[in-house]
Amino acid sequence: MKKYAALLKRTKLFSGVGENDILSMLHCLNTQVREYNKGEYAFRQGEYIRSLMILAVGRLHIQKEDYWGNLNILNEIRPGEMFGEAYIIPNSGTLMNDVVAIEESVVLFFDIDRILTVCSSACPFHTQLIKNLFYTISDKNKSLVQKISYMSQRSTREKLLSYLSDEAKRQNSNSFSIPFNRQQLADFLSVDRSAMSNELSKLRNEGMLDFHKNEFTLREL
Amino acid sequence: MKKYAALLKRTKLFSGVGENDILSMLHCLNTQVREYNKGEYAFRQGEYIRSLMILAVGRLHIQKEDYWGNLNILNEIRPGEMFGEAYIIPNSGTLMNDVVAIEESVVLFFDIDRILTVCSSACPFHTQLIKNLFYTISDKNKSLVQKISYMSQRSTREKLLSYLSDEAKRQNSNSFSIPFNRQQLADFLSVDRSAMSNELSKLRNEGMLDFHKNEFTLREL
DNA sequence: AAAAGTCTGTTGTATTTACAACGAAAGCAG
DNA sequence: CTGCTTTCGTTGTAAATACAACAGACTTTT
Repeated sequence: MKKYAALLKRTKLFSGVGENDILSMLHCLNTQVREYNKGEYAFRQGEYIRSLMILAVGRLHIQKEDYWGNLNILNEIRPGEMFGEAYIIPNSGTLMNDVVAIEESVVLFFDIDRILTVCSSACPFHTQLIKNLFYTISDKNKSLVQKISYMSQRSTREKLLSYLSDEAKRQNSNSFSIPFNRQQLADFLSVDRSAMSNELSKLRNEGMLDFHKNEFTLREL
Repeated sequence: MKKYAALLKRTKLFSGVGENDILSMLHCLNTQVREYNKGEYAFRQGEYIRSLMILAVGRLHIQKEDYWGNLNILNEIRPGEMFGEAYIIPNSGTLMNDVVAIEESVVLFFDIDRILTVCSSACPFHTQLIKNLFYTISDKNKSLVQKISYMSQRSTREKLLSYLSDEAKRQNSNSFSIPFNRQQLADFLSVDRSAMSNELSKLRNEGMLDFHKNEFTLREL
């Protein structure tokens, strides 16, 4: 378990907690370790989850098969990332997705009830952990809501403008850089890359914005 | 404050807590009450939020104006609903949206630090509150992720199939009813209603599914 | 420096979607 | 029952998108 303390120290969940304290908390949280071979399913649709998980080593895909058997990859989990935080509500249905190891992987399991129930005196960092958990989920929530606000725009143009508008606000400048290349931006907004490139060119021709690589500038009309 | 206890008892956040205990907790949480006139802004883009809010009376719109001034309504808040839970992360930027009262409204403010920091002994229901908060956000998270998984499908047909597929899974039957009428479903999936109706008819003609009003049945191929 | 590979913008075409309009069916009120 | 309103499916047309293909710019490798 000790070998994971350094990794955990850098995760959002254990942020602000020292390695020694993490070690004692791991015990308090009844932490389990499981390894998965490449291709192995960590969870299947329909299972109940009672833990919060952090991927220590490897890579996982959150994916879904529809009624007619079509596969759809929803998300890729990388080391240090937490997952399962949306599926531990009691009496509220089962996992809707499959979780598959696409590399040999190691997953840490934390008992959710031990996280949320403060043990009377043992863990001075328990309150910190709860705050971290809350902040992490809250932050994810915020990202999801924003993403939906872009995706719910009907046209590629509107999706681009709402995203770029928000980035300008967030970075507090009408000139800013984005953390995506074109393909990643297209995937993020759920549009076709070439159609998006085309639309960006139109917007530039119309004088609404300018860009070089990942640097964008919004113009007044 | 007493007059709000009955309302709060029915909210997700205070679920499982009796009215008398809610009253003592309201004090412990340093609850503030603010009223807004119709049309008044409760919050503006760029502000910092340090509280969790529950709407007691009225109706609010979460909305956004882009760089060029176009208005966009993201969400409508009704009495008993919590909001702001995604915007109270310390040091992580400001509010990206405006919150406007579209009717005369009353909002309750709860100090977020007092919720997350367990007061040594005073509140026996504090742990319950933390769990409720976690479950609420977690549940919202889950809904958001699912919605994104539908919206990220490229065509109306795929959006429909992924949503209906999930509902069949969730209700554990290939026959099920949905909580939307056609317009609401179209809004939820971010597609045009008439195009969606058209696509549903095609799917029925192709023998993939059947429907009468809000009752759907998925067919094997 | 040459070669191989990646990223981006552009174009043409087939497909899909948005929009407006309308009639039938269902639900509701007087 | 009658008239009014809402919901739903259908259709035609204009607009937008997906897809495939390709060329130039830029990177990385050899």
